[in-house]
Amino acid sequence: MEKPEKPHPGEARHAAVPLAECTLARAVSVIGDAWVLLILREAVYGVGRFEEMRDDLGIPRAVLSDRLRRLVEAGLLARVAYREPGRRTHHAYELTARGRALLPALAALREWAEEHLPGGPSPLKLRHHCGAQIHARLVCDHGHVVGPEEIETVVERSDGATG
Amino acid sequence: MEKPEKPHPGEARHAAVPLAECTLARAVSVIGDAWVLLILREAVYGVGRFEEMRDDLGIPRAVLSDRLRRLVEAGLLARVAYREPGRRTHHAYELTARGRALLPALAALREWAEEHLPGGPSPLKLRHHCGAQIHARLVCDHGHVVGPEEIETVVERSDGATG
DNA sequence: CTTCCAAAGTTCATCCTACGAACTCAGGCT
DNA sequence: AGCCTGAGTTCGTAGGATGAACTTTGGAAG
Repeated sequence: MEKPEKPHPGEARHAAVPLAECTLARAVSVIGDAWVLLILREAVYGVGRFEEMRDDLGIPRAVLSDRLRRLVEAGLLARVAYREPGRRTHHAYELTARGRALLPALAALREWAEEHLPGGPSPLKLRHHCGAQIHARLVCDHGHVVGPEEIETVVERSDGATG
Repeated sequence: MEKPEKPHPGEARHAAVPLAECTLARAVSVIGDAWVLLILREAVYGVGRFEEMRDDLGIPRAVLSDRLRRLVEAGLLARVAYREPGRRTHHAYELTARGRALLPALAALREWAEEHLPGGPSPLKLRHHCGAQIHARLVCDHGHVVGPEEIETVVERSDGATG
């Protein structure tokens, strides 16, 4: 393995991790759906009511119902009952800790779109409690922010070699 | 703004940003598809050839063909010709800078699945050139790593109020 | 030069899911 | 009791996914 740097285009840099062992594939099985991501967007906004999500997204009722059920089953959303005085009991879908833990991924997607897709910036910002703006970044164990070009993927094989 | 902290469940924290202006929605229009994310996984691995992707993912040819075309049109992948000695010309799909810029989002999804979904850790790691491991994190403008709980979403309205 | 082969698609019939409209159901108000 | 509204379910239809079979292309082998 003298020069693994520039393999032929199309030549894999290392053996593929089978889908069953791939964490990204597991994530995709939950969030690999356009509506799911948009529903999570609503939940991040604090929009938790069925009809309100429907109004915002224009999603068919049956699909929204199905996705909400899946997201509750997967533990990303919780269906909570509440009641405003003088109104009937309602249910709302709220992010659980597991769902909220997706914020870094959603933030990274937002930033990617803002920088790399046509269209203006979003009026929505993520803000820390201290007032500072938040960004999704890759950081190395030494605490440095690194760019996507400075990174390589390695498979840690059981025999200790690094592929 | 005395106590915006705990609105009723289901009461939106601020007006929804219309989908047309939402950067996440724009991202979703490109990557809001399970196969697309898995294809990008392959590309990150360096797997760029049609049949190899097909073998890894078990994706139908027609779908793979369609998604690759879209990803090339969207500028995330480039179709490059190459040739190994003694073999015919081939084409491979390689990440462009725009595609590679999705690494933070993909890394964040991986880490989320690793921490919050059942199943073991992935053998795949992201490594900096210096050898240190890479993580996707939210950082504030002051350089601190912050958790998802410490964050709120704000809409910067044109009149300067912060919703 | 002809034949053979493999990679990378395309085409096709079938199936599943998304879609939008209409319908249902329940709780609380009047 | 009757009505209203939010939150679904049901339904027929249309569009996209699927897997198998077919086509194309460029080079290698004979």
